[in-house]
Amino acid sequence: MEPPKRRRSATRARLLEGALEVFAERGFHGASVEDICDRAGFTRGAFYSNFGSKDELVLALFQATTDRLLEQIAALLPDLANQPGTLLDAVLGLLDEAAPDQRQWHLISTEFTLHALRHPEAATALNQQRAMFRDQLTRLVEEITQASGLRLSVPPQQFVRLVIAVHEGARAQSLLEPDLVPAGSLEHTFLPLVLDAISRK
Amino acid sequence: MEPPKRRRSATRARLLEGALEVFAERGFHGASVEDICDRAGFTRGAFYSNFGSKDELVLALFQATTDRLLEQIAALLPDLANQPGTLLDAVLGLLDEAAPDQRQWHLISTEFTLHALRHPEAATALNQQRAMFRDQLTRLVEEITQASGLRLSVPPQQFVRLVIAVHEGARAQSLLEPDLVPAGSLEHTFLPLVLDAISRK
DNA sequence: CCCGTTCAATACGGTTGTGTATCCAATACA
DNA sequence: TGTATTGGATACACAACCGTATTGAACGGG
Repeated sequence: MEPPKRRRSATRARLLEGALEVFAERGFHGASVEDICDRAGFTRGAFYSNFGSKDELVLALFQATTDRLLEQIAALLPDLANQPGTLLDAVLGLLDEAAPDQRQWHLISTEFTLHALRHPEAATALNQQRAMFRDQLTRLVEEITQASGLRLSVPPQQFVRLVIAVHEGARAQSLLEPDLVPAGSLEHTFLPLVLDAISRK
Repeated sequence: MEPPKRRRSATRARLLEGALEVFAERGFHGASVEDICDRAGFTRGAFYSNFGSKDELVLALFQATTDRLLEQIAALLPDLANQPGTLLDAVLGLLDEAAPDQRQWHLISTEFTLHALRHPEAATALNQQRAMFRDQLTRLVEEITQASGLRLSVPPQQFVRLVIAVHEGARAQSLLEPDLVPAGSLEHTFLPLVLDAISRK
């Protein structure tokens, strides 16, 4: 056993992990507090000892996953910036490897997005997170373009927004029709054209 | 009053309309049968006289909105194919004008997509609808390219998939940050580049 | 005008989910 | 080792929602 100093954080973590899975499976409203507790191996007593309500858990889960994601990115950035390959390989690689489970991530991510579209307070939080995410990508783009002596005729922020839009739109199609649209196919066939059109030596 | 032959279809219609609104506001699971009935001005008795369950209503609503959308498109196609402007204006115009309320459409459309990602039966239905939708767009692309003597170096189906991906991804960003990303901005700045790159005279 | 049918309203029972209050075990500390 | 505290389990009260059974009113046909 780990030094059993305070088990509180451990149960919180397990509850959050359980919530992540259950939310992915049944959606935010479709998952009951009991479902989450069952998945985590606790009873509702443990839940209400750690969170005030399901909404509060959702907020905490959003923060936790957000932090995790940004950490992952920070860890991956140096590798991708320096080592091999083209700019698009780096950017798309970052998008792919930032989240381990594409399907689960897409499910809860869109769930959060829908939630944000309905609750302005959640929207500001989500927008902040997405802004930081875009900033990371923008940094990557800027570093690689400078290193390889490229000039973009379009602000990198705009380009990053496009990449994200394509990535998210394409991911939806890939998840709906896995064999008709292999993951990454749309990105890899069309984004090079865009990049080519907006980059000058 | 209209010939009061059978009021059944009228209440069904009002229930469906109410469901559309309430689903957009609170999501599929978040909306109770009573919510829908309240919105439509009925009681649950009317509901269960017309539908067997909420799931059944969802299916019916999906079919109704789907049919409506395809009708709209069929009506708009001739205009866009012949009259003015460029290919992208036609395609993007179709995407924009097919749905009257972009926000509501995006909300319930995403809701359906999530539902489909979790329920394979729903996925096949959704994929069929999306295939028909893409076919319409593909027809439009083919007609305009032929009429203007263009040749695409990429199958039009692929191009249509890209346009849809960009459109959906961009729409999410526009709805989250309306003033940072005006509707249609990403599409109109980047898609011309793609089209230019894949079209030959 | 009367009778049968249709369809929505009302009334009811049962289930599910939430939140709180209480209990009990394990750990920390003296 | 005894005691206090922490944290999760159990028990309970209550509200929301669902689905059905029954009622009653409007309409349609004769």
